[in-house]
Amino acid sequence: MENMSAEERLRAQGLRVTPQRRLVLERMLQEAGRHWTADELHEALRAQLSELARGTVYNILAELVRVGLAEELPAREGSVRYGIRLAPHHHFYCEICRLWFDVLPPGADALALAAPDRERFHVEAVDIVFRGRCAVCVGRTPR
Amino acid sequence: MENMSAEERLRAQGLRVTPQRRLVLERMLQEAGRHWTADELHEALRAQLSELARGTVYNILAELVRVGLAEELPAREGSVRYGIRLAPHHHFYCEICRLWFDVLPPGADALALAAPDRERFHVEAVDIVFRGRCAVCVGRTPR
DNA sequence: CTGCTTGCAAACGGTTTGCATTATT
DNA sequence: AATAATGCAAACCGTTTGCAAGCAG
Repeated sequence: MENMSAEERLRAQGLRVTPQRRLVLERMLQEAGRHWTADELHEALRAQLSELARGTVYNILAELVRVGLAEELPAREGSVRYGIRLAPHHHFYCEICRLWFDVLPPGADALALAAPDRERFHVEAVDIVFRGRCAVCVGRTPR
Repeated sequence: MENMSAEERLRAQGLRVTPQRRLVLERMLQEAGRHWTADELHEALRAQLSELARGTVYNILAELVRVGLAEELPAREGSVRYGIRLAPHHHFYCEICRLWFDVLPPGADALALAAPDRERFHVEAVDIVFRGRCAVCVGRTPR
């Protein structure tokens, strides 16, 4: 489960296995916890597969999100960032260096239950983003 | 505090008071809880001030966010949405009708304290987005 | 074989930028 | 008078789209 290969993950979701898809997913698994823009991934992978179209990376990422293998970060700052989705988690965003980190705050699960106003809202998921400064950037000032 | 005028709010933040800024802020106060794209606001306000440039609305919204009078919604779906920022709150996003709602889940405050890993992360704010179906859309299927 | 995927390049659309003009303080 | 904000239009750039060619199943 944890150690399924890229190929297995694709098949498990009923996706055709192409070299491009395998490559994207493999890299995201290798660097799990890193959050990529489509272009960063494209650049990084062209070294391994010179004929990799930028549009294809966009395509693949959208597909991976659709089937739940990847996630889009819930924030907007120029371009969308994608991360691999292994276990449920939340995010910390450093406002200085603009890096994203996966976190698992204790008590987050409880929150999903303590959801707001069940009459009006049928909650299916909860995204939490903590914002602030990472260890490296504590002490620095914004922008 | 709660009932400050648009003009007072602008001055309180050290912003010059222009007809355009007053208009934008007034409308956002009138319809507090609504979440606008820059274009929606531009369209809605051109009726009152025919000479209102689209770029100016973008400008003003960025400025309002900078000083904390407005907020950008932490999600990406085509164009950015902005809401007035009165009291701290969180959001519910209906994935069917794509409307945003302000919510105040009980227990959310506690979460800010139960923040993750104080060694690595200096948390300054917490954004929570609940996702699911609003009352109107319960029963409908996505897309 | 069939239909999904890819590569390529052009189109798209929300947002930003540059600059002359105008308004606020 | 000094400075900041506006209007306008062009530029920008991340993303999407259309279509012919290529593969996976």
